[in-house]
Amino acid sequence: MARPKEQTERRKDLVQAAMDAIAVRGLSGLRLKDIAKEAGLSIGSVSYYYPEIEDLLVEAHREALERFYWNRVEHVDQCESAAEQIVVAIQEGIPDEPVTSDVRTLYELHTYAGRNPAHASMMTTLWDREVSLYERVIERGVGQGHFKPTHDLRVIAETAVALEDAFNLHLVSSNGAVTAKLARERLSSYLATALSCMIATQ
Amino acid sequence: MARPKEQTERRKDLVQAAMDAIAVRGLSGLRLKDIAKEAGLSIGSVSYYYPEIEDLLVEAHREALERFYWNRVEHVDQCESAAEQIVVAIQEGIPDEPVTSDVRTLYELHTYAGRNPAHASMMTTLWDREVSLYERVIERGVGQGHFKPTHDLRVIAETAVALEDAFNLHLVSSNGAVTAKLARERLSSYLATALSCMIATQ
DNA sequence: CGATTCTTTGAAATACGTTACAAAGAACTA
DNA sequence: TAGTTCTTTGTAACGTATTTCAAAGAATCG
Repeated sequence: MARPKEQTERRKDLVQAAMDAIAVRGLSGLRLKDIAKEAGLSIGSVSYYYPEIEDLLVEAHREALERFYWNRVEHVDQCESAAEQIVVAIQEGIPDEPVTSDVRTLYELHTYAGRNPAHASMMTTLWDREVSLYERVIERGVGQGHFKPTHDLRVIAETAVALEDAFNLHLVSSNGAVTAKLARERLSSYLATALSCMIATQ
Repeated sequence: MARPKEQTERRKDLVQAAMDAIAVRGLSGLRLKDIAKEAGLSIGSVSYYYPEIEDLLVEAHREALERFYWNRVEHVDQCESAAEQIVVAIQEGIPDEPVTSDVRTLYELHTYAGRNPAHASMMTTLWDREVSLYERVIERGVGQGHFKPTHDLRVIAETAVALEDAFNLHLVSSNGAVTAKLARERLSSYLATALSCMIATQ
């Protein structure tokens, strides 16, 4: 026995570096060099841990997905009433800074998913989870008497997630006609109508 | 005077070839070779007409945008009643085959827009036009007595366009939980509620 | 310290993509 | 047909990214 392995640790660093590099350069401009620089390592070290860059991209996708989703769950769960939960869900779903590597990484990889089953499957996973999250909040709100849904819960949840995705896409893509504030207003407005309730916008 | 120039013609071919190549390979995998092959020309010829590939990408984006938009306008304008128009708008907005180079090209370039002002500006243009298209149809429907909007027209139009964009993104990205049919149902369902009317789904 | 194993690096070899360009080919006119 | 201009191609030169790997460095244990 001799020097202990710390590959898990290093791989984590590299995944973060890859996320940052993807967020900054995009998939089309991504180079091993960029990932190495972000991680403060040489190109050789990147190859040592990830001989196949594709594996690193999959990990980066997974990490972005998990972080984005669990961050929302955590914040939502801190609220008692569903009325507050939905406000938080909206706020976290369309953050002010999609510049954040998480969201940018997610959207870079989404388009890529069309040509890559591993990424497509992660996209599906995120969709399912987010729809479930909204469904849970809505169900709770119904139980608490806050919401009076005008449609099937799943339909409302799917529509809400779709709206989030569209607006985040436009924000990440620098559509000059869309701001995070406008996006959250539209989503809030939709949910207020679909749930027959008032939803504060911020 | 001697052999006449036919550069306009050839450039058109190349734009189409670029659209196809982008749709098939994506931006990250795009190579001069692929565009040349699609166009049935050599790499040298591609460079002859477009010394800067970026110019070709801009043209491809513009062409995809124009085609997608005017195709919708044309089909929508063929209907008399706004009730029919909105059904057509939905059908054309979320086509069964986003495989079509137009839509795929658009979504490939959207993410790219975040890092490129020329593409960002085209994205904004498309957004504005599509919102206006929905607004016009809705206004007409109000005039004809078909629609009784529950919100500001612009809000409804923006929400509808956002829903289209999200679902097209998921379709292009092979999200296994989303089909074109489901997407159109969600959009129809939203509009039916927002406009207090019945909307046929297909 | 010496032995062992893991880690990091930089450089060489390799692979791939783009640019530049000379030469051949094609279309047209006189 | 000869002359002119536009078009196409193939290749050589170049630049850049990835892969491979030997060697040096670091951490641990006995």
